[in-house]
Amino acid sequence: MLRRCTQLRKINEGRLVCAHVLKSMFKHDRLIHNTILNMYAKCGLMDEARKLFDEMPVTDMVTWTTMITGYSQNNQSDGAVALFPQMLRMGLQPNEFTLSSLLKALGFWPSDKCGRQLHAYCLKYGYCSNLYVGSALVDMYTRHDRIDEAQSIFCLLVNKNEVSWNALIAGYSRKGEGEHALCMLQEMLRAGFEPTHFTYSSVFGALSATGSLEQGKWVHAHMIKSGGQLIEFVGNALLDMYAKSGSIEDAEKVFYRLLRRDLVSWNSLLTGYAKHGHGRECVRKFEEMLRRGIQPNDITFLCVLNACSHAGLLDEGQYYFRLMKKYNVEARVVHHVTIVDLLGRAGLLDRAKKFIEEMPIEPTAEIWGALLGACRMHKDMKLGAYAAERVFELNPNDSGPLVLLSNIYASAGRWGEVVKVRRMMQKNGVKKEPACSWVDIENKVHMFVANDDSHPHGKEIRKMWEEVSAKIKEIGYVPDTSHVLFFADKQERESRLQHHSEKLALAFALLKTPPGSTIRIKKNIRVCGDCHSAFKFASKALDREIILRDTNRFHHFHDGSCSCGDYW
DNA sequence: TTAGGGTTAG
Repeated sequence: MLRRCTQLRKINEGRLVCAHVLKSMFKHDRLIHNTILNMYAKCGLMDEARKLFDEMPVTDMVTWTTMITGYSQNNQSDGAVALFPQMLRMGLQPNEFTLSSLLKALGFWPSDKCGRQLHAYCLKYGYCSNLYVGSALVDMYTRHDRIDEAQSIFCLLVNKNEVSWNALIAGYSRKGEGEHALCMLQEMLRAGFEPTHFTYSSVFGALSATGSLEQGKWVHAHMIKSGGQLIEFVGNALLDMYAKSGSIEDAEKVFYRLLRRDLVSWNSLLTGYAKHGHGRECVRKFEEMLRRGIQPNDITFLCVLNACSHAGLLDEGQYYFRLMKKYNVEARVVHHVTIVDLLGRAGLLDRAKKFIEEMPIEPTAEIWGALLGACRMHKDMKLGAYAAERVFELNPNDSGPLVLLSNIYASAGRWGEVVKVRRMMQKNGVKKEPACSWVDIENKVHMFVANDDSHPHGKEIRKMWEEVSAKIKEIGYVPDTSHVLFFADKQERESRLQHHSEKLALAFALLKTPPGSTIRIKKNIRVCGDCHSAFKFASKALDREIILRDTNRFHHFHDGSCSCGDYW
């Protein structure tokens, strides 16, 4: 009966059985005690499990293993790790159950030192070939960012199953390595294993990081063919993959086809709308969610506030920020950052500063960074310099504020100040992250770096961009050289501007794709104002839809305008 | 009587 209650997580009935048993002739039975411990652990009641454990007159290896497993499954790694040496001191030998549970806990440990020690123990006592221990080792190493070690343990596993494959694929997914995750899925299929919901949610998660729409569609089609159902975990990952790969339409379709919708489903859709600049749709959907009685969490509010900020919905954003209290959701630093962003983008820089000064939490580098970004947008040098100083005080290693500050000076043509900031960056060893763009052509990813002359098709690409540039200048494009960072004359600044990575990627895509097809480009940093303007004109002059994903959001360029309404 | 793998925000 206790086992039945444990399986069904029926804790109230379990407690009744417990009370009865502990008054009966079995009250000193160790086996019964172990079963009760397991029931408490599975129901998440580790305090009660611990109380019983401390009161038990006699314990055995299973008792300790059950406690370690309980702590591990309830995300209480310290509890699991503390028990292990005590268990050894008692002279109890751990078995494969103990080791796999402890390894799971060690995946969440601050360093990999204990994990490596336990790995050595497993080797010494011959447990590494055990399926459970081996899979747990793979998982532990991937969580400590040691995917090579995980891969070699996985390769040495003679008997593999779906779980061992999933542990490795999830590892690649957490690292954002979509290509590797996909390769492993293909290998898994070749080896004759059937992917599970765990596999699909990991792979979709990995592909959402790389934004590979075609590959994502292939995996989705495979899942449908093999009869996979759209239950929450996998459906939410699929929805998110479509939203992050640039197809909000497919994300919506998945949302409506989900068998059940939980909070993550709603949050993922809202995030998708926010990233694609569908601010009003995001707000409408959020209102629908509230009408349906679904309790929002901090992530929901963050999505909605972001959407309001990006869509310029000033009043709505402030209203929803106040609404958080009504729903008992605490406003964290990130929510405050969004409000600074909201006010700042709307040009209310003084109000944004006042908001920072009056907010109940201590301002962080991110808060001042949001104000600095707004100052960049509205070319407010004085407040921008003040915000940049605050960011730099709080986070001297971040190159972001100095880059933004030098941009502010560059926009105003204050080249002397630009040089000073750049010297400061050199002095502090701060480097700007190099800008890269990627474009998928026929399932192959092509990367472009700003001002890079080494591409094999470099000449053709530049020639193509010159043609595009001439066409868009005819219909009104004027290069905005304020986005060039360094000291140079006008002609050189204009020439540098023409070699931004996203422009090179667009030129290459124009060379390699049929007329009229949609072009999808990804960028590792925020798109610059000049490229944004050039892409708008290009979408009209060339009659092409261009979808650009940058670090913050998607830009859909069509017929001379962008989905962000120039407000990003 | 005891075990290993998955989704959303910044």
